[in-house]
Amino acid sequence: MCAKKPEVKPYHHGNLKEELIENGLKYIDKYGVESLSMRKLAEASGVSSAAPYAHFKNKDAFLDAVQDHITENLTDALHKAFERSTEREVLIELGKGYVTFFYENPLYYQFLFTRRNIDINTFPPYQFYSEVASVALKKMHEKKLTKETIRKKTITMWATVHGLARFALMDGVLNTDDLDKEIGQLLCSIEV
Amino acid sequence: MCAKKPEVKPYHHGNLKEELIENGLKYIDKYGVESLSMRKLAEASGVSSAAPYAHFKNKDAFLDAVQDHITENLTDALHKAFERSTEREVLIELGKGYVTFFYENPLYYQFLFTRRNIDINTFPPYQFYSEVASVALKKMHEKKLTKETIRKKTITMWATVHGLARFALMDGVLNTDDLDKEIGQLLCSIEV
DNA sequence: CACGCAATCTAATCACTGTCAAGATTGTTA
DNA sequence: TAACAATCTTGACAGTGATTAGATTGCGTG
Repeated sequence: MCAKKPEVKPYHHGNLKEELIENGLKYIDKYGVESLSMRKLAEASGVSSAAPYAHFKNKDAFLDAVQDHITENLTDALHKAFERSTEREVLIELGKGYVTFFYENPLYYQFLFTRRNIDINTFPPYQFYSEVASVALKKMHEKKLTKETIRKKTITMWATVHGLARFALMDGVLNTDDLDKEIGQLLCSIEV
Repeated sequence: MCAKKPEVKPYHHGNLKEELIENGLKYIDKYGVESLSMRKLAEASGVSSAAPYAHFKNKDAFLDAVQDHITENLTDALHKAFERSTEREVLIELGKGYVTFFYENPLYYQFLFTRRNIDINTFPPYQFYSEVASVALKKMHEKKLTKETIRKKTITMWATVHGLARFALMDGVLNTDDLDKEIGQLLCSIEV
């Protein structure tokens, strides 16, 4: 009764592309990617089921866009971890940041690493980690490391971090009461 | 011409359940789980599209069965790695076995770890690894390890192995010319 | 200002999917 | 042999990604 706001829906949405991505992020965070459908997202934005295809070639391209956003958030988290850490503990802090990011958004992990294979050379979080690790290792060892050694140490450490992120998502494996402390202790088992 | 084998299709397939699972395994190994459909599998077995539902409650239950088979294969691979290894190098050999298994069947990795969260307590490969690791660590350190230390070392090592398996699937990260050697060297970076 | 183009949207439709219900066929067991 | 349970077919439904043709609109150019 007394509908004051007819709220006549304009023909053009005006911000559809961004809204779709944002809703996609939220949906995946809540329910995972499996049950996500373009039609549901379109309806949620009050738009016809074909409208999204004006902005994305297909569902896959849309998910690519969502993936890019998550990747950005992850990279941001790593940058923040880098900035708040001392020089001596960068690598451990980056590890904590990585694990925590996925612990807080478990479904992102599945989504991010389930889609088409990530290219190491263009995946920003790994690029950033490589750079930081290279610098840190050289300082720690006073530049006495070969390139090959740096490569090996970097890979091993990051593999551990990635594996720990997985374990953090499983019930009863890690002590999540103080995840930061737990990760810190676990990463110390690796000689750098 | 001169069709000698009319090959009258019997009303009952006789081995449908097993054949579906087998074809499912092959399909996932080739194309991944995304494009797998119950109807295609049914057709491949020369059976109507609703027939599989006499054996599986729904697609999810079917994929559970496929997942169980892959898990079994992985567990077998670990057992074999265990048997062919010396006491001193069990942990490294298990790691090699784990990584190699997924390197040879890359799409299994995605499938296995993409579905509903694995329960650490009922996932045979991890159970087996825990037992082996516990025994190995105690021997190495002459029983001077606390339970908590064993837990930490086991988790870290296995996390590294799992992460390395991921890297093995990415182009240009690991040296896959001699993957066994590479994994062996990388795992040595971890103090056990 | 008006014209027209390009971006964006709708409506209608297609092939495909998971899944169910009703009924047909068969193996097995009492 | 009769009856039951397991297995399969047919036919249907709603939901999906995607395409097409055409409607609406914003915006820059003359």
